[in-house]
Amino acid sequence: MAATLSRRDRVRAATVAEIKQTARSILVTEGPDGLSLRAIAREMGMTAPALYRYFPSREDLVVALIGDLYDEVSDALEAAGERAAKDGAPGQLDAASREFRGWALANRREFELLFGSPMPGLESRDADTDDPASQGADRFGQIFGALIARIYLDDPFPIPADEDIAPELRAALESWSAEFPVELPLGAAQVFLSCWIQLYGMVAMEVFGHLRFALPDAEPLFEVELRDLATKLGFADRYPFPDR
Amino acid sequence: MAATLSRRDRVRAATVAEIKQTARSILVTEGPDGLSLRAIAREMGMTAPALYRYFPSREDLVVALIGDLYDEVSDALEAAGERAAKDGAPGQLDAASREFRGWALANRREFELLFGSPMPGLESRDADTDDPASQGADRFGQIFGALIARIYLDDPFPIPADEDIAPELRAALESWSAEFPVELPLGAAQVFLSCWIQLYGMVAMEVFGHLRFALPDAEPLFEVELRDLATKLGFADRYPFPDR
DNA sequence: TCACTGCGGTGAACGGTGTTAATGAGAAGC
DNA sequence: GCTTCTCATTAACACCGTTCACCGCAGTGA
Repeated sequence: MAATLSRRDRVRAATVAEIKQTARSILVTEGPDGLSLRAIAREMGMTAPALYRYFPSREDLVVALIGDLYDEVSDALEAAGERAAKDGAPGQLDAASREFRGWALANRREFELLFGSPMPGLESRDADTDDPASQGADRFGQIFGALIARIYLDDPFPIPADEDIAPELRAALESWSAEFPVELPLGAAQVFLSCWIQLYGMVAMEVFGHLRFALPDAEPLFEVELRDLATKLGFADRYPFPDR
Repeated sequence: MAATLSRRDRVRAATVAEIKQTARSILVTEGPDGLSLRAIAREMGMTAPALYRYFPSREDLVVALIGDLYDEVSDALEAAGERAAKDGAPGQLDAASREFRGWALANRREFELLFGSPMPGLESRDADTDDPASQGADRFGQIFGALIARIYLDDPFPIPADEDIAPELRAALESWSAEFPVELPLGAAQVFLSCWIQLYGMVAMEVFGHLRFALPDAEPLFEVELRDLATKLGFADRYPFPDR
């Protein structure tokens, strides 16, 4: 695939990669606000307008960077899942959840970009399913989705019956779960969302410092939340996984 | 109290109030990035440097605004609690939780400012317990804290025993709960944090648009989470409260 | 009434930002 | 060899936070 690219396209792709890489290094050192085109260009020995040959605007550059970051965290989650394959899907979800927190804490700025309040102008992008950020978000979501689906299919956890789900929620879950690669009860989709909310809430609060008022270190509380997730998903009896 | 202020001090206070009010109106129309000193001054028919007579920097202005917003949402939560007084503490927590989501959705930008990724430069402010933002955050936290404390004292919900709490978490909970106005078991403090994480996660995901990938409207899922909270806090049998 | 003090305001300026336009050096293609 | 297109530059516009010198004017004491 790379061989089909002309020489020009290759050096261009390399430049694009270098821009995003430089952007990221500035993101981590200076924060999202210091992520300016001029700073990127300066670091690369260029001038700012040159970057417009590669990205139509700063916003598009950020979107591309977000896409890369989703891929990175997705890779990390999948790798963590692989390493825990011997513990089955529950162990893999546990490992992926820990990896998620670990990645978020090791890459706070990046986490902000992906999961914090959306940057100005990026809020209405969700409709464009073809931009790299949305694609990355999809892939990311499907990792947790696939794990929870496998957990349910291997060993069903308690879920609400379809008729116990509020009609509007049921309708929304129906149209959403229609995109799933495997068929899953609506209740399982609802439990999936609840679990994701809990995991997100825990990690986001810790990363954003909104937990410091109570806990200097949120790690042990994260363990509590993980156990609660295991309970919701019906594998608390096999918990915790020994070799960790 | 206002009478003790000199004329000068009164007009000065009025100007400060107008500045913050103008800042807020710009925040909601332009977003956090458009909240510039020059825009505020322009809107007020002044020039930007004049604002430095009232705030030493843009950052301090934002901190003051955050303090006001915490007070506003705290007032709203307390009012909602008052209105639900007849349902007891559980009903008040339910009402306050709904009010929290309602306020967040009606004031998205403000919610971002208070509960999103901290603005650049505001991250290390937490140590200053005397700045208006930290004071506001304290008051806000104590509203939910007091409600859950009353729920527990009136009708204890299941909590982990002290010896079942991980030592590091136990130590952190001990030093934190030492600040509480009432004495509470450590397990209750832990459950409080879990509940707050869940509520925060739900509302933050909805406000930040991180739930749109699955649900066009997150309200029915919020109801599910509220019911789950009621279960955790042991009043699911009295749920939902009829007249709402 | 007078001068004085200090608060609240202005305009200019510095260095920073995203973005556009005009321009030029150099490689690619015919 | 000539054209065309890519990549980069410089200059410029409009905005930003912030600092500085300046100034009018209300309030104060002699």
